[in-house]
Amino acid sequence: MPGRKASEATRREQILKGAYEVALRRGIGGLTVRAVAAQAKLSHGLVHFHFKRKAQLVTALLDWVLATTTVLQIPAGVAQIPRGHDRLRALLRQEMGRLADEPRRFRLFLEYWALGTRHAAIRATISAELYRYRAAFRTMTEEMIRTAPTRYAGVTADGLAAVTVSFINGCAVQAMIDPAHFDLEQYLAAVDGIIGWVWGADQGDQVAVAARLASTSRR
Amino acid sequence: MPGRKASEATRREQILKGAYEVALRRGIGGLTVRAVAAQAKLSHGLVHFHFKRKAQLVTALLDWVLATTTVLQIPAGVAQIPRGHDRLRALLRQEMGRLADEPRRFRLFLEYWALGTRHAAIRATISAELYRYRAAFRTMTEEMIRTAPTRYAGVTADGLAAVTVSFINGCAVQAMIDPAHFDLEQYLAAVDGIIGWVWGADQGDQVAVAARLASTSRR
DNA sequence: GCGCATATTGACCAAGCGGCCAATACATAG
DNA sequence: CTATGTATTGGCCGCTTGGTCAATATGCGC
Repeated sequence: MPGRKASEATRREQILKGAYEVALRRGIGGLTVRAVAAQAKLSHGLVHFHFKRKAQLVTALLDWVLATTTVLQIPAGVAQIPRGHDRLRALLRQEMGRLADEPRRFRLFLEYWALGTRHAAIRATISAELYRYRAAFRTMTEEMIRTAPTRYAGVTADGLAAVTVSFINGCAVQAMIDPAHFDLEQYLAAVDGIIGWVWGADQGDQVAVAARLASTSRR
Repeated sequence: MPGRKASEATRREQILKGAYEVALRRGIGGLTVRAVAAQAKLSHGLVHFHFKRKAQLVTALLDWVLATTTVLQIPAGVAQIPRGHDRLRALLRQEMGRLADEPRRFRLFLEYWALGTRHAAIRATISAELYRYRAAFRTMTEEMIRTAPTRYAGVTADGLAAVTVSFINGCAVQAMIDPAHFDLEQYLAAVDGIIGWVWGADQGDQVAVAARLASTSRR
């Protein structure tokens, strides 16, 4: 029964939601116009009416996923944490937990990431998103460098943010393959161990100097 | 001209090599039996003769890639580094550099990783490989925990190895999307900053205690 | 030189794909 | 109530895909 009309925006949303569910189930490679239409309960012709080409649907889906994903929320409780290191640690926990909780969503994002290697438009979108995500950490990393210049000698805020993001991504990648057996608390404990913020960020520099003195005097 | 025979192993190798090149170029999703046959310069029928189903070819390709990739070489120079922290750092540099140098190979691995979410056999292979890779770091992380038990209180060697691997993977993921602009030295400098091993692993515990005392006495 | 097992080819098939389009149902303006 | 424009449908086309198979070339034991 043709003719049941809906507003342009509504239909696009409906189709994109269907596409999202199909992509979660079968991956981007398994995304077909007909499967999306079936999921959204409408004809495949209509999908082509709203998205002229399949490639348009794929890129629109990426935009939709990014738009409906809270990039990096900094809760009020976290924002009030005084020291940069502690704030960063709280955010690390939040983001790792968030990504580990939605392994399928992260997988979809990774698939787009890999796709970006071959498709310039997707690469641009992904790069921009990565830049935004990094930038969200920059105020924190700037503060860290400012309060411990010796420790972070020669390190830029961007570089430190990049490392932070790589930490989160690397965690999500491992959580993705086996979400059930991923132990966030164990993981965070190990992170705490390997990262030197047990010492406290504001005393970082003094401690670093003291430690190096102690180390040399011992030899 | 049919009939030109070759040994089973040789043909399989030839086909897998072709499959590898196609997968690097088009990704696993773009891998077709016909494209592989064309790349290997033989008929598509023959590919089906040696690999009954396409799925067999895909899994065999993963095995082949893993078999021909040096998982984790520990060079003699690195093995002689006395302190666990320093040795780990040298390995981090090596592995990050290695993965950043072969972004396409790592992308293929990531694609398999994502595929593993839906295919049990591939997931098993990937998980086993991840386990092997983690295990290669374990002797080092064990030593780190042994020499600094306070710092790594409640942390297992496996957990620490997992974090190390996630560091490497997260780095490779970011290097993959834009290999040309990835600055390994900047990245490693930031890693040095965020990780506390500037203090030295063997004095880690004493420093940690001293720092915590200093931190509390200051308040 | 002669079978015999087998590696190899290319034609063929059914299924599924993206994309196009005429027919049609609907909402709205007049 | 009618005309008009548009959303919607389903059939269709051309193409590619994975997979099968008869035909055939090839190497090898005898």
